[in-house]
Amino acid sequence: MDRNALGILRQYDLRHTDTRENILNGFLQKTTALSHSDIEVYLNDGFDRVTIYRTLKTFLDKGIIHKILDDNGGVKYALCKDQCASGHHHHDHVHFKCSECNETFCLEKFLIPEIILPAGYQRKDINVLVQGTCPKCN
Amino acid sequence: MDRNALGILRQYDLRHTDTRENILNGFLQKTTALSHSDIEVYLNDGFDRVTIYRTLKTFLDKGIIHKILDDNGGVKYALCKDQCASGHHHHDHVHFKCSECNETFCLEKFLIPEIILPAGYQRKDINVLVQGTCPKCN
DNA sequence: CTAAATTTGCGTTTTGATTACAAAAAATCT
DNA sequence: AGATTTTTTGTAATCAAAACGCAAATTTAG
Repeated sequence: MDRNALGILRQYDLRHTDTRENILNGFLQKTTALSHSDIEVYLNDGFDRVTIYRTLKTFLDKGIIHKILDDNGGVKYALCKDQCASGHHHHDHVHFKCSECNETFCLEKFLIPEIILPAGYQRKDINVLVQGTCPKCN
Repeated sequence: MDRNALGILRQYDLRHTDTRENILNGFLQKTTALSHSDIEVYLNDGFDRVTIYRTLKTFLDKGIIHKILDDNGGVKYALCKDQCASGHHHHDHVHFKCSECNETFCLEKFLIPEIILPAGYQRKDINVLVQGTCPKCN
């Protein structure tokens, strides 16, 4: 099962629009996480900023993409695997940001080990960002 | 050894100014991580935004405080323990953000377990944010 | 093709962050 | 203490990022 933009839109019950198709194609092509401005660049100013905001929000809400924290007070996004749906995210994998090339990767195969919390703390979601240098940069 | 603002400033070789003393006292009093705007509120508009930015940057550089990532594309700050110094940070503990009260806590006693990375990835820093509900909110 | 619902684009506004520069304050020295 | 040097601060201006309302355009369904 390879994934394509139209299939994803249909799967998640979203209307088929140019913006959505293009942004999804961006995520499908790039192997790294994308920030809002990465997407703007990718789309070559063909679409409005606001539309991109709204599209990302829609994708987030539906569980098509997930947030990846950034160290300089920003957020990046990457596609979720199929187990994700609205509200139910299962992407407990490690994220890696290279401090040389500033790219962020989803290390899908590398799961977050169990993290023990003090009594009374209810875990809902977890985000792990490792920073360092990626294979290309060292 | 209890810590006070003046002692910290002396320890880190920083001049003693009103802004720094007040901001440090804020960190010492609050048990939660503070954002830039939290600090603005705490200081009751007594100091300029720009000064706060600069003070936080100074503290970060010296290793007095450390960054805590936030899920909505922001950053919060909290005091480092004594092992930290310029460049050498040792705060591999878990951070917890409550989705009810939106407070972020340093769980100093709860260390991040070892995280395995694919070959070629060099780890330098790590940040773990667990989200859920804190003891007060459930 | 038409109508209803959703999505998009634009203008406006708000907020956050950075810079340059002059004024003020802190530490040092006599 | 007073003067000097260095650091820090406040102001104003600039710039970018994000949010909102509304009208126009597009998609889907009938």
